[in-house]
Amino acid sequence: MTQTTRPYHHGDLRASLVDAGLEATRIGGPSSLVLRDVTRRVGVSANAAYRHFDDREALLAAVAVEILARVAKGMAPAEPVNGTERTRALERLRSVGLGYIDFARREPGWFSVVFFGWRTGEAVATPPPGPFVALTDALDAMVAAGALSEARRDGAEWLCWSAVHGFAELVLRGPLRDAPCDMVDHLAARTVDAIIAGLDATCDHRQ
Amino acid sequence: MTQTTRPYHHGDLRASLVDAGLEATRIGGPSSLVLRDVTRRVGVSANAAYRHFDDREALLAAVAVEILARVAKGMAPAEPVNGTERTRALERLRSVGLGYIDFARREPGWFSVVFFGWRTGEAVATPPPGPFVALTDALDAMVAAGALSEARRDGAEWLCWSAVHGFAELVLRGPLRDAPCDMVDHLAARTVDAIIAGLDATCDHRQ
DNA sequence: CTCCTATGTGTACAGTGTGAACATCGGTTT
DNA sequence: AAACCGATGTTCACACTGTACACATAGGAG
Repeated sequence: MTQTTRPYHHGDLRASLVDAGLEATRIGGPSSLVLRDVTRRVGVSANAAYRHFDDREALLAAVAVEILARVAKGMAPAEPVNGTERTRALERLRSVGLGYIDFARREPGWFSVVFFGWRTGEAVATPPPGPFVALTDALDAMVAAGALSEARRDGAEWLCWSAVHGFAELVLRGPLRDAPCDMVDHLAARTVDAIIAGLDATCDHRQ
Repeated sequence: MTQTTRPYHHGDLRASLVDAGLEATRIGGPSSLVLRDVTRRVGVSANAAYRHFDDREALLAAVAVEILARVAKGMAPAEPVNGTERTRALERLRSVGLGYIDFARREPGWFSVVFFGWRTGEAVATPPPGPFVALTDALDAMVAAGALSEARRDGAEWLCWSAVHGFAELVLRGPLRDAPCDMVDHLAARTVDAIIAGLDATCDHRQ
């Protein structure tokens, strides 16, 4: 339902560009977002994108936002209600971490876009809202369930995030790139379990 | 600190190119290695590099190798001998992890080059030898000291590596990019402590 | 001295992001 | 109704990039 003597003004170009950007980056990641290609897919001239985005980077950022929205939408449910509150909180935190790794493995291109797609410049260093709030909520639930002390709660997001993100990076671009799938599954579970268990580590070092 | 400006006409170009590549990538990372610029610095024509490297990627890989050599050279000593064998092994593992993070923060460009400088996919998935053997050795020492069980030793490299690498990535390109330095210091220590403590986590999950 | 091979040069081409001037349209103002 | 104007899309242009190709040069082997 597109070309009947293409009208000079495309309907809603901005959204179409973001869509094309999603398609383009799905496999190749951020570097696969090339302006001339995206505009060509949409059927518009190369510079048309500049009416809606300052930069190639700006388009990339918009694509990242869209990806985050989809991720957040697709990771709501599947929380089993059996078990004590403590084990439920623990399982919830576990599934957040595994979900992060799963997403990275299932959509490597989009994962990369989300992580360093957002602009380094003036833009806030706000972390991706979707997964991040899921993590903080899960950690709060841990505290509420008595599975994590208040003292150890502070900053725990970063420890968890470091572990799962690093694992994802090792699998996507690092030395675990060609590791067999079951091995990766197993290591992912161990990584998540290890960092969760380590949250309670005594940390007196502090020089 | 090798040469300044010597007869380029017939020096060994390969080494000079790698040197220039080191200089170029030190700040900007892999994307700052641009062939025409590197060759210009050395004082040869743009295509001269193709007599020594197949690709831009090949030169980048050579630069990565050189960086690794330097890193490995600069991280030998500083192992205190006091304390029980167990605490010594623990402290050693700790310092390997903190060293990794320190290197990432001190030389962000080189860090990036090393990690995904070895791009090709056909190339061996051999992990960077320098830091990697330091890690495996430290873990072996943990087992020898009785601070880590044999069962948990297997694959422990990946858990440790995930945590420190992920943390480095969060600090370099992620949401911790603009975090104050002391906060990063503190979180780094906690991350390393947490993953080490978590190595002993019971991991019965395995679906 | 001649010739061969390794190394460096020049030219050229397809692509890239992006700036500036021009074209076209829908809605607002007369 | 016609005239206008700002938002949107096009065209042309430029400075870059990596890299393929044909040529030049030099240093050693015969």
